[in-house]
Amino acid sequence: MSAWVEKLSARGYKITPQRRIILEILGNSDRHLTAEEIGQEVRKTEPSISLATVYRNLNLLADLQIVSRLNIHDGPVRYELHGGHNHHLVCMDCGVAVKLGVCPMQGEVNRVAEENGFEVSNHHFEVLGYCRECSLKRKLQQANSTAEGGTAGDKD
Amino acid sequence: MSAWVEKLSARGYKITPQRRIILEILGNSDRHLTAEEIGQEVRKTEPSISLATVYRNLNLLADLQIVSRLNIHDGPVRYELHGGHNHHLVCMDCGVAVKLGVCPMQGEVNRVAEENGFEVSNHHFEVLGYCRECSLKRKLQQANSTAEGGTAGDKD
DNA sequence: CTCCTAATTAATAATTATTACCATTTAGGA
DNA sequence: TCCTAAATGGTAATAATTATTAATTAGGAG
Ligand SMILES: [Mn+2]
Ligand SMILES: [Mn+2]
Ligand SMILES: [Zn+2]
Ligand SMILES: [Zn+2]
Repeated sequence: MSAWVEKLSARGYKITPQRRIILEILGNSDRHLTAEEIGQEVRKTEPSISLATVYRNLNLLADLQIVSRLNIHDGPVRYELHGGHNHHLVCMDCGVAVKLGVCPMQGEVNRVAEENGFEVSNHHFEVLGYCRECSLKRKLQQANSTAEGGTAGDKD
Repeated sequence: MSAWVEKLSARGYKITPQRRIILEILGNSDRHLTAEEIGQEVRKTEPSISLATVYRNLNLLADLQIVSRLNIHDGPVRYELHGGHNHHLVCMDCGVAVKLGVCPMQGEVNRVAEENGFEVSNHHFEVLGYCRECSLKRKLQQANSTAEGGTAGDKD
């Protein structure tokens, strides 16, 4: 059986259909999905599943390291199957995540931590931007809207 | 005058007392502060300043790279004066941030990005944990509560 | 210095993301 | 087959942030 069945059972958690579905969806996706997206997908199979259940389970599964969280600035948390420890190039538009083979959590960094008596418990490294497709899309859109008047409003 | 006056004026933004106060507070703090914390501090000087104004300005100032955001997982966004580009050891308890002299956004990473036609626009690298003081505090607290029964609930 | 207006503000409503609650159902071991 | 802790669905509640809007103000033109 899949490793996750083990991990759950071993600690007294039950194997429910909703957990199966959630994990299946994550397994079939090559993107990081938001809880909301997972909810929508889930409801295609089993419309009665509550979004609260999705959140509840994503939290549990993350605690057990069965899925992992990705914290995009400018947007809700995204989830994927936990495939070992790694970092990503994340598209801020569509959510695809290209795996990086690199982890910056090494020598230099650990040294500074020790020097400061800092107890490291976690780290994030994410590169944000736009995947090939979305990057292209945006450039076209911008080309479109090149004739607007603008004094000084707020933009990014 | 401070560089930020320049940056704002240059683009037609006004120098308001609330902006002065917000930036002064950030200038006097060695911690990353949340919008809420800044709001409280701000109201000590000028009780009428709205929290919406704090948020509005932090967003503007971040866009102009006058302040920078720090996205702690498990907690609201924190802000500091933008002091060049750098990353931190961030205490998840009290929010102090020890500057790291290292940025992982280099060769290896950029290469992967290029290979994938990925348009990089930003990155995050943060090491989370507990500063010396808070780390100690927690160890004491845990030592205290070492006699609780627990079957299988959810913990982290 | 006085006016004018776009920028900004305070106050508050609205949204978004996530968690808490609770009555009911269910997984899975005895 | 029963029993019970675990889980669920539905929904209310909370936390964080953004939107709206009428009133105020910074700062340049005259
Ligand atoms: Mn890493
Ligand atoms: Mn960097
Ligand atoms: Zn994309
Ligand atoms: Zn601390």
